Amino acid sequence: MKLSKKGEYALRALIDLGIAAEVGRSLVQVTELAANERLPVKFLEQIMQLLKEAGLVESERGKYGGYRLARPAGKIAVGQVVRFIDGPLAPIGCVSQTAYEKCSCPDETHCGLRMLMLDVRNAITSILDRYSLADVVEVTLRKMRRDGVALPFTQPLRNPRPAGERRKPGRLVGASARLQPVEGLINNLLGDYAI
Amino acid sequence: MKLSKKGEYALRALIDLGIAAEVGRSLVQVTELAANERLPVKFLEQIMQLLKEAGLVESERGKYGGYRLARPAGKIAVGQVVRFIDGPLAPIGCVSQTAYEKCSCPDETHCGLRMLMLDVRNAITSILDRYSLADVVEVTLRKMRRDGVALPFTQPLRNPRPAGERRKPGRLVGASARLQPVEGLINNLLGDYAI
DNA sequence: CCTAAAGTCTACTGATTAAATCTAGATTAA
DNA sequence: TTAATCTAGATTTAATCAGTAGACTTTAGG
Repeated sequence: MKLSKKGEYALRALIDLGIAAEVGRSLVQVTELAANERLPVKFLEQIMQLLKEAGLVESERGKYGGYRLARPAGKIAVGQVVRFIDGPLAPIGCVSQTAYEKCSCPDETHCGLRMLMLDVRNAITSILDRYSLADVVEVTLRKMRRDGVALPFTQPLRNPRPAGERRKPGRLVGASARLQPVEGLINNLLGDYAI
Repeated sequence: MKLSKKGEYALRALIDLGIAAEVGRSLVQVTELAANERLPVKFLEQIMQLLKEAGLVESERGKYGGYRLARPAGKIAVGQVVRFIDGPLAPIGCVSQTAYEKCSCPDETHCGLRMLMLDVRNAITSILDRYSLADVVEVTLRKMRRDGVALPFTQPLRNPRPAGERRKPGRLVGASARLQPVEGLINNLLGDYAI
C-alpha cells in the first residue's frame, strides 16, 4: 500500500511551493526544494517536469528561475496529485472508480477481496480527495508558528523578478471551510481550537 | 497506493483456502488455486512458499499433496498477510506503527504530509486489521449461495488422504461477532439483513 | 519391491518498472 | 560572456513479475 517515492517527493515539493506562496515567495528553485526536504536533486528535477506537464506548477527558466504553483493551493486536491504521479488510488484495479481495470478473478460480483478492497479504496479517497494542498500547508504553518519554528522560504531570492502579479498571501480556503467535520488528525488540527 | 500482485495473489489464494476449508476440502493444489483465480501457476507456487514460511499455510508434498490454512481463517487478519508479503501498510515509512522508518524531511513533527498520511494509514489499518480471512470468506460464500452460484472446491480430491483431523466446517467467527459496527461494504454485507 | 505419475520445492533467467544518477543542452540575468 | 537555472535524454541499480528447468516426495499400480 505504498506511495511511490516519486509521489511522495512530488507532494513534498508541492506543499513547499504552497508554503512559499503563503510566505510571499513566488518562485522557488529546485535546489532549494531539494535541500529543504532533503531530496535527490536530479530526481526531483524530473518530477517537477512531470508536475509542469500536469499543469500543477509553472516555471521560469534561466538564472534566478524556479517553480511556483500554477493555481492556488486550495484548488489542488492531494488525490489529484497522487493519481497523476502514481496512478489510481485504489489498491487493485477492479475497485478503481477513476481507472477501472478488470481483474483476473472469474466473477467480480462474488469476490470478497474486491469488496474488502473497495472499502479500502473509499477510505483512502475520502481523505486524499477531501483535502487540498492548502489544508496541508495551513496545518504545517500553524504548527510551526505555534512552536516558534523558523519558516522556510522567508528569505527572498537575491534578485526577485518583476513577477507580473505577485501572489499575495491570503486566507487559505481549505477543507475546514468547505466540508463537514470528519474524524482524523488533519481535520482536528484544522480547527482553531486544536493549534 | 497499490497492493502488489504478490500480495493480491496471496490473499486470493488464502481466501480460496478458507473457502475450501469451509466447504469440507482440507487440501487444495496450487494448480486448482491458480485455475480458480486465473493466476500464473509458477508465480503462485513461489508465493505459497512464502506463505508457508510465514506460518499461514501448511503443505503436504508428493502426489495428492496440496495446501491448507495453518490456522482457522478467523485467526488470520488480512492486514497480517499484506504486511508479511508487501511490508508495512502505511503509505510512507514515517507513519508506520509496526515498522517506523525515519523519513527524509528535517522535522517530522511539523510535517503536514506526515499528518495527512497518518490519517490514511489509520484508515487503511482500521479496515485491514479489523477483518479476518473468515470475514471475507463468509461474505463471499453468502453472496454466492444467495445467487445460486456453484461453490468452488466442492469436488473432493480423487484420493483424499486420511487427514488426521479433518477440519469440520463450522461457524466462522469474524468481525461482525467481535466488533462494533463500522461503516463500509464488508461490514454491511456481514450483517444478516444485507445478504 | 520397483517405477511412473503427480505433486511440492528450489534455483535460475528474463522483462518490465521504479529510483536515481549522469551528461549535455537551452535560456536568462548579471 | 558567464554563471545559474530549467530542460532533455541516456544510463545504472534494484525490485517486481513472471516463466523455465529440474530436483525432491509421495502415491498408485504392476
